[in-house]
Amino acid sequence: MSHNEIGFDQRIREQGYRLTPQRQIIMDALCAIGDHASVNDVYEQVQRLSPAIDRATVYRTLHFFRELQLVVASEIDGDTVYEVAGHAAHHHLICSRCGCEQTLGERDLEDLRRYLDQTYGFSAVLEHLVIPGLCRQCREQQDAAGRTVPGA
Amino acid sequence: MSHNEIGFDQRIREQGYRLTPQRQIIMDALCAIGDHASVNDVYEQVQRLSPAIDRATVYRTLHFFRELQLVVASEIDGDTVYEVAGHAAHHHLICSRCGCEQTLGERDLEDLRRYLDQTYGFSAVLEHLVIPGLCRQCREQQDAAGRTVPGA
DNA sequence: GTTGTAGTTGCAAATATTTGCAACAAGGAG
DNA sequence: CTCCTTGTTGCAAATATTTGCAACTACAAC
Repeated sequence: MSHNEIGFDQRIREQGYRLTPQRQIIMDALCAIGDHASVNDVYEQVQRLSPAIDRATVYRTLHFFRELQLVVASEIDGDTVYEVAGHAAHHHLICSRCGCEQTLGERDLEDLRRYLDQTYGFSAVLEHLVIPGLCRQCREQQDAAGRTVPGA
Repeated sequence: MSHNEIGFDQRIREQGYRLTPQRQIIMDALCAIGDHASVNDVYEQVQRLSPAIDRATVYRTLHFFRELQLVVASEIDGDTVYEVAGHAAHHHLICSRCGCEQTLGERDLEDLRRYLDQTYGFSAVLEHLVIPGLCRQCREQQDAAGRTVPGA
């Protein structure tokens, strides 16, 4: 269980919260899904193991995990997705045109972090940024289209 | 009306959509609020002028504006806020501890944009980034607390 | 192992957001 | 100015998300 490695159990108890079966199951579900998971993805996965768990509990638990920074949440194209934190922090470039996704490492934003620190004294927490834009391919296609229709 | 300056009317018609009183009123409301507005802020402002406009219309219109890039939406602390685009693109540093907010200009992210372009061929659209972290003040306080309680 | 306290959960009711659809109306054509 | 076509709207019903609360249970203390 990948989440045990990062001391998920402890971090909950350390703060005076409780480790419940529901929380374990929901964390398992997140790990099983591995990648970006919607609330519904999580709920469905959870249902397989324990059909008694309510949707409300999934929502509450996800918020709870987020608060404890055990998971990160992001908006991708208007939908909220969750992902286990502790996996090395990473970021995404998402193409607004074709929807393709590229993953960035922590290092790619190191300069920005340093800049914000030096300039504003702000200690940025860059956990899981989602940056929209155009991928190389789509950009080329768009440029090409521009050339074909040179009007205006 | 600030939004006429940027040709809000035209940009809607250009794409084959229609300029309706509802859309004008909702855009007015956004301008009147000026800063980050929640769906509910907009709805309330709209109600004053035109009580017949339905909540559903506000939701739909906001999504519509977003699609046309007439407004930008962001998540701040779990809530979605809208803002008229065209105001120069800008970004926010938000302190997770005290909630204070600092505004960045476009230039602050120019390096990042260039980096993503050169390294990944990705043309980032950095319209309205929200970066969480700790502001200078809160960071100092936290550091101070750390010194006072040096245990473990 | 038993007990007590306080964090948690399931359920159901409240809110928030989206969607289907028939009536309506913006704006081009005649 | 009138008539169409088709995008839009209001309404109500469907979904999604949050919240109040009584019952439940993790886990620390004994």
